[in-house]
Amino acid sequence: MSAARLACLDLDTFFVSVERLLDPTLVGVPVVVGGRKGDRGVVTSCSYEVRPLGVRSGMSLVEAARLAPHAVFVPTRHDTYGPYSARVKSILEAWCPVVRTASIDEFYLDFSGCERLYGAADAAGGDAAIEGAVRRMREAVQAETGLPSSVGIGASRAIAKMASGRAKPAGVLMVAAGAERQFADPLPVRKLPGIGPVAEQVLLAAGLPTLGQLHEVPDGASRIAGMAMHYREALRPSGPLPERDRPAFREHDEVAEGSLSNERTFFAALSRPDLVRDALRGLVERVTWRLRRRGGLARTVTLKLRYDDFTTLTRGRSGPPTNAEGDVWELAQELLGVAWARRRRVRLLGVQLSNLSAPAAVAQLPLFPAARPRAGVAIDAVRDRFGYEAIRLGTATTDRAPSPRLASAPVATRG
DNA sequence: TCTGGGGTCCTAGGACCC
DNA sequence: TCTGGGGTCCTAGGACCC
Repeated sequence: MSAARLACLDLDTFFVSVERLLDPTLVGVPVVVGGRKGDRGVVTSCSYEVRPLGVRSGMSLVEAARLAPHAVFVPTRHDTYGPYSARVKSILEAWCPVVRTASIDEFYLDFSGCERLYGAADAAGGDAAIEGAVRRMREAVQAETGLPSSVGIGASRAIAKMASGRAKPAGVLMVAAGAERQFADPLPVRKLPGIGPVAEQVLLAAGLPTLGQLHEVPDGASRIAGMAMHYREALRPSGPLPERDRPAFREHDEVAEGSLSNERTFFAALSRPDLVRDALRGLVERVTWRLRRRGGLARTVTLKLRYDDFTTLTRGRSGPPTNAEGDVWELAQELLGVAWARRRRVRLLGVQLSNLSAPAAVAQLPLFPAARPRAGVAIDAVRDRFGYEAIRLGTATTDRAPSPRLASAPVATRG
């Protein structure tokens, strides 16, 4: 029998917690992170004070302001939170030999083999030893960073994840090996990782609102049978955690896998071709800079286009591996020509780079920085030190909510 | 007074090759 | 002048997660 040795640590209302560290006047008051009142956008994090009112992450700011008019609304500062997350990870690594970043506010830990380290005289005492260690670890994170978190412990990743949700706020919950069904069967199907809004609707329509009811679904090839199998799999002990982290903090790594993308929703949908081109140019500039920073090459460029009516399409093309802005720009322009039905107003533009590889693997091909203009090298260097926004190029116009101070400057400015 | 931005993974059809 | 089967790559779309 496999014991409950996987833990999932989830930082409680992470963005709100960091904003409160930076601005203590936010402590104890209802907070919504995502933007100012009236901005186009969604809630990325909200404090516990506004949850009873129905505010949830993902909902539009307009809706959130209607539900919680008294809350303080603050913009999301994406560049701000990463270092706090990295600090948490380094603390966790002092407690557990295997720590994986799942997202900016979520980590998986494997305590297998740590029972004696944490004082268990024999295997039977292992559960209590691990649970005690996890409680002390959670408190250490809070004491050293000021960030509250919750931890679930189980034999599978899915159980640990669901348990961390049940442990909130600032708690620890262990689901002992063998007690998985007792814990999970009564939960709504939506609580199972992998069941999203679409699958939930399918299950509700079939009269299956809770996970336990999935045990009654006969095997087969149907969609619902697939979900039932997914649940049974989630109840079984997980193997070792995957080797690699999720991309949350891969910015400086030599690792080149997965994909990179940047996209922008415009405050007012664009119809003028020159503005669409300028916006695309800005996205190409940003995403290729990130790629070079990561030290990778991309073979595939995909353009994403969303029209005013929210219909969305993607058009991609593959070529030789590159990280040069000019190459990607050429492809992106071609794709725009293919994809964009002129006269339709563009709500969102995105550029994704995928089929990534490390430069070493294609050493015979043109590499940066030799293949790039010297000015580009200098710009990269400044941005590497001070951040992307440290330099604004003339063509990469911004289109934020009207705000005089955000007007794009043709000259370099410190962000 | 709708619906952000960054990702991962899966599926399905067609091209192409043997 | 009718028509196999398997494998892999490319592309487009969609579900899902935070």
